[in-house]
Amino acid sequence: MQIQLSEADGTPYYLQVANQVKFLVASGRLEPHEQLPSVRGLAQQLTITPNTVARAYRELEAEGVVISKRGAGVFISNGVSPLSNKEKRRILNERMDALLTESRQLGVDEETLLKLLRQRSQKFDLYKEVEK
Amino acid sequence: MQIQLSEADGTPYYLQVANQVKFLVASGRLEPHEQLPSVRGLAQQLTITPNTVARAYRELEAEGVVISKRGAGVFISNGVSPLSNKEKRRILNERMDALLTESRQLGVDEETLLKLLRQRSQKFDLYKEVEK
Amino acid sequence: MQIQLSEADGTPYYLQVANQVKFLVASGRLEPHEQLPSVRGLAQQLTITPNTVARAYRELEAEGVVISKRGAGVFISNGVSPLSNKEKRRILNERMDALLTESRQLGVDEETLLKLLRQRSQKFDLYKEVEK
Amino acid sequence: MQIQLSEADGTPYYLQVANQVKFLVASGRLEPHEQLPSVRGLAQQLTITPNTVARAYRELEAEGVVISKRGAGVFISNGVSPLSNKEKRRILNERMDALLTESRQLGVDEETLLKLLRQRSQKFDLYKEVEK
DNA sequence: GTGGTCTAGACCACG
DNA sequence: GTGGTCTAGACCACG
Repeated sequence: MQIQLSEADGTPYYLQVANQVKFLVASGRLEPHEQLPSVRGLAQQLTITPNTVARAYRELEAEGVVISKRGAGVFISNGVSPLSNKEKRRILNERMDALLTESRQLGVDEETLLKLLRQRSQKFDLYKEVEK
Repeated sequence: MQIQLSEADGTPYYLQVANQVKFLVASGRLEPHEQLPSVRGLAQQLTITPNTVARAYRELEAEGVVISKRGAGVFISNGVSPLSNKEKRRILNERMDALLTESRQLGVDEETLLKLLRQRSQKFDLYKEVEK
Repeated sequence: MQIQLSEADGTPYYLQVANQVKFLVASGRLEPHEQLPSVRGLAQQLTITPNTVARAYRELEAEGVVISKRGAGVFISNGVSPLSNKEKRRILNERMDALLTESRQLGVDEETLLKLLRQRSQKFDLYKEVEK
Repeated sequence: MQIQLSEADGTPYYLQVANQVKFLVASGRLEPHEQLPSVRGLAQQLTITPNTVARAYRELEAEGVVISKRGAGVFISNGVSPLSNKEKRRILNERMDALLTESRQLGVDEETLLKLLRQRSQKFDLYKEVEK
């Protein structure tokens, strides 16, 4: 599993791992029922402590992204998000407001932002194609 | 000034204040040269310590959103970001990735997302119109 | 780490610390990836409160001089300034005007000043060589 | 007398006034024995309170730049700096270190810095010529 | 053990 | 009256 840790950005390692797993699921590189690397294996690969990986997996399980089967391993769960539509909209609105606020603050106008977003979105898809 | 603090929300108070001020500026409800509430005043209103408000204002000043005049108060600046284009792009990419990841995970496709974002962007300016 | 605090000097402690760290970095005595003393350790050494050291480190992080890893410590970064060229020029002009004003007032002509500056600049790197 | 106040830069008004008077003296636009505008006059011109101008003049007198003659006004003093050579060198070294540190931090190499400084220095002279 | 946040409260600098 | 700095000390987050 391809995970890149960045020391620079403020997010803690366990969140970086969790986020990137979510990212991989979202872009189709990890599919339902697929098994994740073991806690120890991933820890060794990333040269961080197993505690940190375990915490990331715990986080993911709490969000319903993975299912941990005792003695068997950790697996991507079915793509069914357990969130209500209202909750989904709330989350998206929050992110969109953050993005819009940031972009105005940085002096980037709406059209440019949408263009950038479209490009960025295509990069996401490219990863997916390349992998297959 | 309308600021809502949430204890549950993981983000620290000083960032909640800073983020909400940035939102108010981006949406046009706070305009250049406008004076913010005094450190002590806002602290009392939010029932937090003046130190925390001061830190939020300091944060905003570092980002070029406000300028603080000792003895006079804190004011919205004309807001040209002091960051390099590279840094701006880095920040925007971060936010865009977060949005794209979340939206895919929530089952919202790209076209829908762009449409939602366009709508949300127009609402930003509506606030401004309505208040006048 | 050698840091000298002066009570007389008008500049606040947190800036004195930040400035001296920047000097140590610029003169090559602190190198990228090197770890700084812990917040508590340096605070004890300087007999000031940890809060003040933390503020100095925060300041340095905002300027891109160090990066702080929670739970691990604070480290010298590879140091690319996140500021725009315009902002860089503004800062340098400010410093240059201060230097030019002072030097004229002290009766030092331009050529002498440039010579002194060239010498001083070479001393900067000497520190580095000597220590190795 | 031409004085520009900037709200943006952190320096307090009284220091901006004092510094710019020093600047004017250093560049030859104000000459020994010349009379400065009255406290009230300058305050009105700059739309700040007379208190602030008075404080700037007090500062300048303490530094030996001006002499206040009771009932007559405030005058530029003879260019004789009351500082010892050692003290002069200390001040210049401090400024030069600050400039060198800042410029390295911003990724500007020595040759570029010296070139910029030479340019900046010529601008100083231009002001002087134009005025005469 | 490392840094991050927040409080309560004092004192200073500026206008 | 405005913001800025600092202390002493508590509690939390991360690894």
